[in-house]
Amino acid sequence: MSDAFTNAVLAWFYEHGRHDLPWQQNPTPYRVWVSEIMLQQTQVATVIPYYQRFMTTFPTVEALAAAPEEVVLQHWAGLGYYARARNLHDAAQQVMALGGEFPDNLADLMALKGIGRSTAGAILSLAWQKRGVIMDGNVKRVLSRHFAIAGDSSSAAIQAILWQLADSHTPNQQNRAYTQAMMDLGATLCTRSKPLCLYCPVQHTCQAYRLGTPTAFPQKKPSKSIPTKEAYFLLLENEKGQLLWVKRPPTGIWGGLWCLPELPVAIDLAQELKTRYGLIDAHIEARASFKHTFSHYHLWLKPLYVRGTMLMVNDELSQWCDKEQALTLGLPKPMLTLLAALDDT
DNA sequence: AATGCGGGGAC
DNA sequence: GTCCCAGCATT
Repeated sequence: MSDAFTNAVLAWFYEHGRHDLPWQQNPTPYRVWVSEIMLQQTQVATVIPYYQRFMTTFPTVEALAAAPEEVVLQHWAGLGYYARARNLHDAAQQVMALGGEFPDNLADLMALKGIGRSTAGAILSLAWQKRGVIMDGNVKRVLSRHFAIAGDSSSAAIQAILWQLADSHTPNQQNRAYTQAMMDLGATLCTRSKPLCLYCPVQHTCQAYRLGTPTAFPQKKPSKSIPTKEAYFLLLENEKGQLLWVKRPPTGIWGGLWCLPELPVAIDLAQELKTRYGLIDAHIEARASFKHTFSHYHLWLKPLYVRGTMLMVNDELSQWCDKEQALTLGLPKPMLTLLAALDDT
């Protein structure tokens, strides 16, 4: 392999790449795998504390597979994209069913839940030190700039071109170094804004640099505006001062997490509280609404402080908790804001 | 091809 | 406010 681009990227990496990230120490397939899942759509600095806690509690794939999903989700609380945690837990059990040994080929890795083409390539490369090809946000940005790839980078056609470019420049030797190098290049020099082209090892062949518009790539199609929704969230208090918490269904927003009961706004509130909770003598106070933004919609959360006599019985999907207990459930961020609304007048 | 799925960092 | 982050699953 005498690829000038590849050689320049590799030479730069040994001098200027990142070599001290937590998952780079003792890079077993398990440790690399957990890191890759956490790092999907999540920045390195955000992941590190979660990764440390997670690996302390679940040091092996056996430990992860044997843990209750509940506990796994608690360790993920606040990180977002909770399907990643459920898939990770499922996949750990898949691996145990394979005898506890991780697959070392692309197809079998991709058969594990939550592992797609890029994550499989990363594990092959970083953990197994085999030839693996990745296509994350960093690689997409570096390649689309260096080769001035025009067109919506999320479209199938452009993705195919980028994968082809990635594959053709990925070396057989020093593959792990190259994989890490491309991510480091994208994260530290070829950044989304204000790229540091003067320090770039492939500036002299970069077509976007030559055009004078490096940040014009990758191109994306204009984003459409996202909708706004609203919902009630119940601070439903019993005579002991405890709040009712419900476990959300596995799919959808905050899947599998404990949250306050959510009610649509387009209902007869008193009637709904009576039929759902057997609530009589209801006393309802609206607290200040606040907005939370997801990747695909805005949500106005409307807290309702509700007291009264409740006749309903608990099931496994609901429980009463005092504030201390609630904080141990592993709550998504907006639930913490809702709790604070309890203290308002 | 389009959509669902969090939360936060950088600007 | 906008954009994007070591993407993947589902439809």
